[in-house]
Amino acid sequence: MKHPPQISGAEWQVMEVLWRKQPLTANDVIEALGDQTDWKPNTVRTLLARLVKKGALKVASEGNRYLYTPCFAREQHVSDESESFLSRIFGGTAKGLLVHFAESGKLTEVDLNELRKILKRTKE
Amino acid sequence: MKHPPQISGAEWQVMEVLWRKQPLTANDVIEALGDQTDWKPNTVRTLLARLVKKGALKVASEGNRYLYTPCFAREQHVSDESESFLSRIFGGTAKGLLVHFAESGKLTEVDLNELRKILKRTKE
DNA sequence: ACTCACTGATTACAACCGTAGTAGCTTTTG
DNA sequence: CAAAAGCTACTACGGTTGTAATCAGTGAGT
Repeated sequence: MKHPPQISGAEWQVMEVLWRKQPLTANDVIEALGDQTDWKPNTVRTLLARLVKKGALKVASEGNRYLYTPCFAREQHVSDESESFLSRIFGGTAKGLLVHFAESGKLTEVDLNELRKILKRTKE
Repeated sequence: MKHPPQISGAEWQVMEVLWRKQPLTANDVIEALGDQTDWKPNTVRTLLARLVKKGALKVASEGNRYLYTPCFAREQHVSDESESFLSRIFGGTAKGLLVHFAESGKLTEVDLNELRKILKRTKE
């Protein structure tokens, strides 16, 4: 499977909208982002265009407007980003990261228990 | 405590060297990075200069050369980066992150047990 | 004293990012 | 049909990043 392209912070927010519901027109995205950001419509359009150019979104024209659809599942991007983050900061192992969160108190025993459940389920 | 400045990928590698041993001269850093990268000496000097400018390193002149020392502990940078990573990708909660890693198999039960220990130790 | 080598400082430059403005085409509307 | 409104495309601009070359000062060797 091909790697998804690198997505910047602002671009990520645009992608989130499209991962929630897809396909959408530029206007749908602009509207959805209106709540969370102060971006001008053009800003969002630029981001959409960049995402298309870098291959994160594909477009299909519907009449006189475009419909945008993600090329990759959110999960694939998450994997990639996590991977690069982990290798950059924690030498590639998830444990370092988790230890960090455990020590910083962002990780509770409740979380741990849930984790255990997930592990079990995943393993079989 | 003040926030450490944002560090880019290449800069991070420079910082790693200085977190391992400090203070060091530019040449020490250049030499240390020689193993891991193909960077020209000037590239490393530029990175050092940028890190000083953005307040991640401080310099003290020793004769005609400079000694570089990190302004912040590695842990502080790690915290900041983790925080921004978490909020960017996982909406700020550690749980999403955990689920991802658990499902991706990057996290084993052995890790879990260690985490549990750490939690216990941290809590008291 | 003069030149050479090494060091830090300045400058370069393309790609990427955040954040838009403007131009040009089309569709709707009076 | 002409004007308005909407949509995409092109352009912009300052900051960051990766990756360095060049310039200028200074200590060291001859």
